Amino acid sequence: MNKTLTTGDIAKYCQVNFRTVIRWIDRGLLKAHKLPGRGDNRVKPEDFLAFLRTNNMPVPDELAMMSKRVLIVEDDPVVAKLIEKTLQKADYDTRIASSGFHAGIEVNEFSPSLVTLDLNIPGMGGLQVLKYMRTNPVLSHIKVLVVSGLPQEDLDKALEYGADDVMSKPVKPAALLEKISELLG
Amino acid sequence: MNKTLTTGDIAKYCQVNFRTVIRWIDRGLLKAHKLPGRGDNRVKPEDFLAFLRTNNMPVPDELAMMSKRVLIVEDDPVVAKLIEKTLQKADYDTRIASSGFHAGIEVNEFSPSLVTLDLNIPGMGGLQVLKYMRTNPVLSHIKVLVVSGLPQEDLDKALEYGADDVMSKPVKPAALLEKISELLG
DNA sequence: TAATCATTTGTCATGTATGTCAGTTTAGAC
DNA sequence: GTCTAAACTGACATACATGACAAATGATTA
Repeated sequence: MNKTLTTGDIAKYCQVNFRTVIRWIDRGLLKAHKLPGRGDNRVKPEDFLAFLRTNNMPVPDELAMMSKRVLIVEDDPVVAKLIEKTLQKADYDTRIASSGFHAGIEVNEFSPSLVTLDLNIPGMGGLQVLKYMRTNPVLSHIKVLVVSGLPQEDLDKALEYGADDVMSKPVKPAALLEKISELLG
Repeated sequence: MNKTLTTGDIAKYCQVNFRTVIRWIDRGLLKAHKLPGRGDNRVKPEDFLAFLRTNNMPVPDELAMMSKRVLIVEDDPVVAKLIEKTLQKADYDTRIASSGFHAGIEVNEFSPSLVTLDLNIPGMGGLQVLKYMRTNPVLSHIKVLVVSGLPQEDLDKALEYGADDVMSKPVKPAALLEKISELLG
């Protein structure tokens, strides 16, 4: 499913009238762009997925693969690889970002449904990333699991900033998987 | 990508039927010229970009380099606004990013052809942004103009890292515009 | 519980853009 | 020069947008 979606497609997925879909778009609830001729709306799959998630709507099977994407934001390549292996064994689609900037790129390009976030990425940017994700409506539906070696008070701060959950390093694979499936389920 | 585009190319980019593209051309919505034989349409990349922009349609990555968009990566809102005003007067399309993560998002979403980069941004050193942009083939075509108040040795370092040019703060609007048009021209 | 109001969604009819198919032609590659 | 993939056209079917109005939903109050 890499095709852009029409209002009709989305109407079928959501089992509503396509008129309603158009209204969602008009109201800015669902991101779309228009074709020049009649003004047909086209929706990118990732935007549709974001819409479904923000509204707690069921994700159709064709898009389910996209909802098992996890972005690993982690400075240390060893830890990153460890997390990646763990997740891939559990059939997750993963990508690694090693800096705040890289994370920004991947969040957009990869459209993960969950991000594991190290607070220690270069420039003390972990909290910045979290803060931005929580204030940007386009990204606010993405679950954030903070994974950090910092003391408890920093983890608490992360929770204040809007992290969905926190884990302290070193992480145990089983516990990590459990937490992630809990957050995504 | 300096090649003229066929209707098929554009159909793929816009994810519509090529028949529709031909109709856009016939209706004068999209500028094109015809080949003598069968009347094949050829579209110049800049005309296609203009078409996409006037219709608020997403710009494919491959064409991002042709646009007149500038992303201002700058921590200080006063400086950012100053740069933005200067560029907008010169008819550039601009956006501001205030952190490394934010910059990553905007680089993807906005598809700028040039980035003005402050080295002092939070969340990630400007140099790391630069480094990443220069090692990622998808982003390497984007021009980077470093604008910083740091001493000359840091600017030299930025050039080593692959900045297309550097300017020290405070920047004079005229000089900034000249440099940017030089880089994009 | 029932009545009210505000908001959202569904329905219908109409005009129009887009998709599809078949058949033809040519541009580009070898 | 030959061949194939891709572009053009025309006709037709499909699907989308719009506006107006009806129906459903949900919250509030009596």
